[in-house]
Amino acid sequence: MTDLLFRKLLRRDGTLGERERVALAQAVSKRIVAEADVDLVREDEVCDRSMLLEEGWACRYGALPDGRRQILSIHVPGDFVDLQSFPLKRMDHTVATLSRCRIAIYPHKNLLRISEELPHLTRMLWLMTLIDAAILRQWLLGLGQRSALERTAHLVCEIHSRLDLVGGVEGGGFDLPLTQAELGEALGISQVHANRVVGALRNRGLVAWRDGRVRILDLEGLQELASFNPTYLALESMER
Amino acid sequence: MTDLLFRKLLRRDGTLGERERVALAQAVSKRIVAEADVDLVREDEVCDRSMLLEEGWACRYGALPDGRRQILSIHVPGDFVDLQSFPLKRMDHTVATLSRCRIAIYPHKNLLRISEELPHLTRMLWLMTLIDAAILRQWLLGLGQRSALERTAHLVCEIHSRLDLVGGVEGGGFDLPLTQAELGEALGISQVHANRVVGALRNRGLVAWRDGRVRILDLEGLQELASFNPTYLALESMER
DNA sequence: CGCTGCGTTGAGACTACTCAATATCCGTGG
DNA sequence: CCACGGATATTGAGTAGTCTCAACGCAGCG
Repeated sequence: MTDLLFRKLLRRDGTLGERERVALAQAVSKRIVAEADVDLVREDEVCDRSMLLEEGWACRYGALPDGRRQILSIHVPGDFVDLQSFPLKRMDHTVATLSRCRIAIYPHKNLLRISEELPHLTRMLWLMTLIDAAILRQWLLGLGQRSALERTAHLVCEIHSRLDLVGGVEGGGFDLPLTQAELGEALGISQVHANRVVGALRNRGLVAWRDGRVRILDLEGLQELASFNPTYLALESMER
Repeated sequence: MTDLLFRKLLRRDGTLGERERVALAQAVSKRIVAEADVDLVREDEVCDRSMLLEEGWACRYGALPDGRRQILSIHVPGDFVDLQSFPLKRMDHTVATLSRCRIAIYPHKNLLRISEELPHLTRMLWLMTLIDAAILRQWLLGLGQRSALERTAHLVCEIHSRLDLVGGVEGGGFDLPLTQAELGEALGISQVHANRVVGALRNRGLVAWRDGRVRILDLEGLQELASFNPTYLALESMER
């Protein structure tokens, strides 16, 4: 489990070697467990460490002064939740847990050493932040151009793909610990509308979604509805 | 003018030296001029070079199979429009010019050399892509939570700030070569609604906006309406 | 001089919102 | 054991924001 990140990187680029594996493993200063619904880092804070999600669910969100919130991304095990704070330092958004999480801490001084000594690994870390950005762009495209129903279908498709990579899909379904209020915050719609949209996906026979568990009944139908094209997840260089 | 990028980086980090300046200058293989409304790189293409915008306006956009388009970012001189293609290679979106542009080409093999030899400069390039991502998050927050009017005001504030950095603001105003149809594609609203929203900003006495030129009449009012907080642009380490 | 592209305006329709009520489930304390 | 409160999901009704369709004005240009 502790090599989750290395295995994820290796899947994209088989030329990473023992040296990189060890450097990553040694860059972890400690591991922590956080309860559900806890802010891990807040907007405007200046960071000296980054966090890798090893178990559980997390998200990032931004907020307006009047309290409106937007979930900006959802994270599954193997994701760096705030790697951007290594070069960028000051947070422009908040990172929070959605469930109980196990998290590995990478102090920036250790990442700095990697960036000085292992350019190839550094580019792979850079790449991780770029995949994040590609996902952001896809969400942006959805919020701007897809209907609420299409967006919801797209989110299900995306989470399904990303989770499948780390073995989080079982029996055509997966846990998704989001309340409908949070789902609304991710999709840019109200809680009430989120409820109706989930109901619509159910009525169309596309998903069964109950008690925080999503079961996909018709993946093709869902992808068709969502115009889902997984290219942006940059899964392509996966050999297996 | 050719040191636009170096000067921009220097503003964030004064420790860059002559070695970095020269490396950046030598990494340019050539400069090109592109006409307005030309696609510079298209979605799904695999790239072996990145482009720095030196003069003019460009944007990135994503599209759905049925033709709906979403402008994902707007670029001003000094911006790398597709630096992410260095580590990521395959484009997940299209880059297009909005006006006639002068562009410097950085072949990836030259960027690779920089990433092998100049870790500090590499982190600064990484940083550039992270600021892009922070801007994306702010757009996402806007599309999800801000009204069309607030989003429009926010876009004006953002472009104003970014342009001001490179000396593109004169007399409290700036050129913004977007048609209202394109503005709608950036804001996730229809062309007709874009027109009405611009009219509303005018009626409130916030901006004068005519013939592709925006004059800001009430910057504070605009920022207040937009809940604009420029932190995300990461301008902070600018000394002057 | 008649395109064509862009901006503007009106009217009616639709999506998603707010407010409000009700239903479930669950944990806690009496 | 049951009553209660809190969190979540569901449903209804009326409203606000935005959309589509359509028409028109204006300017630049071949």
